[in-house]
Amino acid sequence: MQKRRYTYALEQLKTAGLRPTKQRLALAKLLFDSGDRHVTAEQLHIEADEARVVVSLATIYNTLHQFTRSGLLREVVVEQGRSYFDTNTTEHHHFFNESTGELVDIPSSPVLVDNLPAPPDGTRVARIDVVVRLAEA
Amino acid sequence: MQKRRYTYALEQLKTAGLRPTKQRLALAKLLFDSGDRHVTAEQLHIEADEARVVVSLATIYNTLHQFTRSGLLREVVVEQGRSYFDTNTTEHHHFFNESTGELVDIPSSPVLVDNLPAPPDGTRVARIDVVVRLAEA
DNA sequence: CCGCTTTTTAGAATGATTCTTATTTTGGTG
DNA sequence: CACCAAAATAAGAATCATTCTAAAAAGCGG
Repeated sequence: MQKRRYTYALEQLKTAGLRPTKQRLALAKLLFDSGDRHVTAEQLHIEADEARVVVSLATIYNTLHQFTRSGLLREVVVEQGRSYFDTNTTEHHHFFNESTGELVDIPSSPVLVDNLPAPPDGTRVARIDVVVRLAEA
Repeated sequence: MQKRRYTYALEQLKTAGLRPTKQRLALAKLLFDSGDRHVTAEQLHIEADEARVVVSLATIYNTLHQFTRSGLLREVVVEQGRSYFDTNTTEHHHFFNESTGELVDIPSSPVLVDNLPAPPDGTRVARIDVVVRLAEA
């Protein structure tokens, strides 16, 4: 099943006009072969190292942004300073634990956001982000 | 009316144990004397300059954080890189125009967020942030 | 006005991210 | 396979917002 996502990523790369290079494949594997994940560039860089994959930080950033543009990833900003990249690109929201920095998906289905006013003229709603910030009980 | 908010800020400063110094008063005036606002540190620094108030950037940051801790401001993170500080500390949500970087309040009343799953054990909900991201129509 | 604590400040330091430029890969083509 | 042009990668410099440091200035009770 994981295999399927990885294969899908490869297809996406192709349709996005991105060559399936060594580092893009390695990063796609790390990102998509183990369920839904939320990683920072720095974290992914470390993981790549551990997996004996040689990739520069610059390439990590390039790749994360290319994947995001191609719809393979979603960028989530919840903290000043760093970005998380979410492998779950379906509509859903997040729990963010402010003490640990942990970010967890909330499946969209149960959550209901309603009665939003219409977007200002000249604009359309691109996305709705709901972040439930958690503190120690 | 605006006056009231400013006076309120002064009181808050006192109860927060913050001395009403020249720069804190000047910044409070800029922040609270003209309705609901969303400013970045850099913007506020420029405004202070224009108002002939001498304040260092370091003090702007210190003050914004102190005000936030005292509940006079609310920090909003919608973009990687910079933070906005919102003078509206009541429960409400935001429109964020991704092309212009403009952040606008959505009064909370009409918006309904419902059916959220319970927060994980050991945590409690500190706040719910809803950001409606806008793109060109 | 004294002395002590809190603030402010200038500038250095940090940390994540982006940019620049040279080098390496990739994917055709002959 | 050899060669080329285009695309990708990498190393390090550069940037930008923010934070830190240490030293000078301001506020405040007595």
